[in-house]
Amino acid sequence: MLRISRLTDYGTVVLAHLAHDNADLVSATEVASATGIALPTVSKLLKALAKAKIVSSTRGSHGGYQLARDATEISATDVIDALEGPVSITECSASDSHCDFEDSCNVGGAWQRINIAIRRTLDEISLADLLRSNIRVPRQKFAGLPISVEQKR
Amino acid sequence: MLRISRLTDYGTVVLAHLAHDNADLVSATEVASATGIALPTVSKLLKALAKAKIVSSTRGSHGGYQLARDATEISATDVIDALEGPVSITECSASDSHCDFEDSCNVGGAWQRINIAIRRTLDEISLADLLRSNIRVPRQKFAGLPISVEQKR
DNA sequence: GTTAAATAGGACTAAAATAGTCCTCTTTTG
DNA sequence: CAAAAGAGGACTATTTTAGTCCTATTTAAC
Repeated sequence: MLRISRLTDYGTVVLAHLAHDNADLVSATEVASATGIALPTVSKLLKALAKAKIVSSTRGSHGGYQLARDATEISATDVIDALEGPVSITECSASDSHCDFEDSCNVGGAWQRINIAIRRTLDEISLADLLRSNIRVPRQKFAGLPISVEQKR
Repeated sequence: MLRISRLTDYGTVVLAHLAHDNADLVSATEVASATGIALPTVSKLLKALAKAKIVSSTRGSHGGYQLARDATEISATDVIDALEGPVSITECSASDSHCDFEDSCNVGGAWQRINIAIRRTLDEISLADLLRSNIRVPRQKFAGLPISVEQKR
């Protein structure tokens, strides 16, 4: 049902904290204690976000992280790409790799088109937009929030 | 990176076959041999699709499956919902369940809004649309096609 | 009415992906 | 140079997903 991973979910919580403490440098330790997410996990997330240039990092004794740009300039796509990684990008969709197999696939292009449509949607949602819709929900129930919630059962 | 599961992927291949043999009743065995997907898997998929009313089934000796309605009337949302299941719908997003916890969640409503946007996108794509974009890609590489392919690495 | 060919439903196993932790190295400041 | 922080990556455990199989039910043909 097209859900985002729990880490991506946590990632937005972490980013929300950084957005709150705007310009300031915040250490992973501080983020961990503020959010309740385990330090190693926060650390892993921030490293990934830094690698993706979503946050900037400062090393050394008084180091920490801060948003690399304004929250309005960070899209949902940016965050998802950074945290869900391109682990299993298939050969056939990347670059000009040549196809040696004869088996035909009836729906190959389909998911790529869907993908483009979804990315377009996510591109238009910024971190700032996400923060605007603050509501209270239980922490336990928040983790792993699926991307499909309208369905009645 | 928001990918669909391999089964959903196979599901579209199975549906494509049914759409091709239009009005006719096709048995799971036939679909399996035509698509190369293992019979137990095809069977599992068709059962799920039947349960979701995307295909209709006829039991008994000369039974089989057929699309329950025109391919233009089956949306990508229908297919994904049927095959990826609502396994982990969170309590807080479903119905009027009350929230007993005090921990606040800064981004709770966010994913729901994203979800709605994505569903709106998927609602507009029909099975017929998917079949229109026939291209050849290697079977091996097709399975598990991720929904994110634009990223350059 | 019995047999054969289907689907229905669900239990179970194996494989793969994800989450989470930990260790070592580098950088910076006091 | 010691302490506090990030960088990078290896590793383990958990969870999810995929895939198979078994038993029951339905229908048609003989």
